Amino acid sequence: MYHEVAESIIQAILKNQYEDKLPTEKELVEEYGVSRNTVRKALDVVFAHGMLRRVRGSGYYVIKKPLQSAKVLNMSIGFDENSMVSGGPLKSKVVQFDTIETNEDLAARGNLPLGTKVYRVIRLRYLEERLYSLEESYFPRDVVPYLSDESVQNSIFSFLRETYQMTGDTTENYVHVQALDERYAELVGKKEGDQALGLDAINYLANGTVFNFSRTIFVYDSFALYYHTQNIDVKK
Amino acid sequence: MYHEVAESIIQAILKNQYEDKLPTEKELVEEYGVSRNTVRKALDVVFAHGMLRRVRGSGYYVIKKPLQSAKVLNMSIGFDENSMVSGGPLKSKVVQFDTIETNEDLAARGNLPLGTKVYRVIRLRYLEERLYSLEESYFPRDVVPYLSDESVQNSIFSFLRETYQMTGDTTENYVHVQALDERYAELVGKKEGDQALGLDAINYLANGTVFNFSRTIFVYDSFALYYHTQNIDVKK
DNA sequence: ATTGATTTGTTCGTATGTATC
DNA sequence: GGATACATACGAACAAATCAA
Repeated sequence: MYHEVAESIIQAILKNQYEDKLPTEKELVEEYGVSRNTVRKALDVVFAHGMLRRVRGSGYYVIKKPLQSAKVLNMSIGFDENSMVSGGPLKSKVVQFDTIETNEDLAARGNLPLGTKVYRVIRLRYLEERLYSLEESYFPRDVVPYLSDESVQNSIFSFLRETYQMTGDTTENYVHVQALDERYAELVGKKEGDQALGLDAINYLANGTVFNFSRTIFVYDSFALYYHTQNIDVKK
Repeated sequence: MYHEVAESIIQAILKNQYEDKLPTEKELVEEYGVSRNTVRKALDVVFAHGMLRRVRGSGYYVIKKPLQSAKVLNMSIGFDENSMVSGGPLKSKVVQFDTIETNEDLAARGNLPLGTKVYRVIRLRYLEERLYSLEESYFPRDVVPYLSDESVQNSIFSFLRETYQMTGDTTENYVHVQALDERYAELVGKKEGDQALGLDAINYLANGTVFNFSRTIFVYDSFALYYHTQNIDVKK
């Protein structure tokens, strides 16, 4: 239930229904008809999305900054939600779609055994007709038995959710600077050896199995990944 | 109290006291003599550090991966804790230490008004005698009235904590690819125009004021920032 | 394959502490 | 100092997934 409350609060924030300050916990308790614990759990979620500042004795305040630009991708929210970038959904142009076995590099990147059979999907992704990223993603075939052509053209994650009730639980993300090889440079219209922001992600189901891993190369100039951390102060 | 429990569990994990699986919540309740809710809150913290996988009906499992390498910086833990990179504390060589007023660029990067007086500290940072990063950090003087020469040589955050009881609460992080200008290229021994991984961070106190912002340029080859996200599934 | 025990997930109520206003 | 608002902690109950007999 706290999920629904969290989603509702997030939507309210996105619609600018709160100027700057959220209602108090007490008011939210009344509005949603749940206990204070549940409201707080929901606010934890919103907070983790990097959308709130919480001040003891005062209240909750909206952080507006990182949401405005197509050039900033908020990584504090789930991978799935990021398929909706601000500015609309991404369109895909499939470059490659086949099945291969993991070599050493892919096995390491996917935290999988060597020689695992995986779907490979390479796509150029566009935001408002403009090239946004080059995405190379893999799905172990013993976990994902089938991917339709149609899903690969659109949202693979939606397909997995609707077909297999398969939803990601946790993601490990590695951000690095990626030098483009000849093939990728040509695909994104840059020179071989040029460097871009790269994001390697491993997606796990709730039971801990890998159902997807990917490498995304962002080609926008002055593009940034945003995330929000809380400094949990452990020391006395 | 859940902070102490969390810290204790984290230390136990780092010392490899659990093979792969943590004790059950019930056992932790007995071990620490606190309620189950408190144990769960502590486990939330450890989980947010990217150190755990949790499986309903089964238990908590240790994620070992991202911790081993000096080439991976775990951003899921607080900024402060990251001053202790695996491999030991960073040593600093101060390049510049003065007071300036924010220009347009700095004001934006620090989420501050134009013309704010700030301490500026530029340092080369070394891990085991090897250049690790170039860090450019700023402290608004109306928030941080004084920084000692000595603290700038060592840990500024420790100085602020001990002198002013000033501890960071939340951090906004922006990761991007940074082209090196002539000065910085020379400092880190690369060519002008070379690109590196850049991290812009804004640190807030609990009451929401900015006490620090910084830009860190990482110069290790194949260096990566790691972070861990939970895909909170909001849709039905 | 079913059942029952174990283990984590969610929700509620209540009480007390601490920072802000 | 008093009222307000968020932070922490305990106890209890039931749900849902897993695991083992």
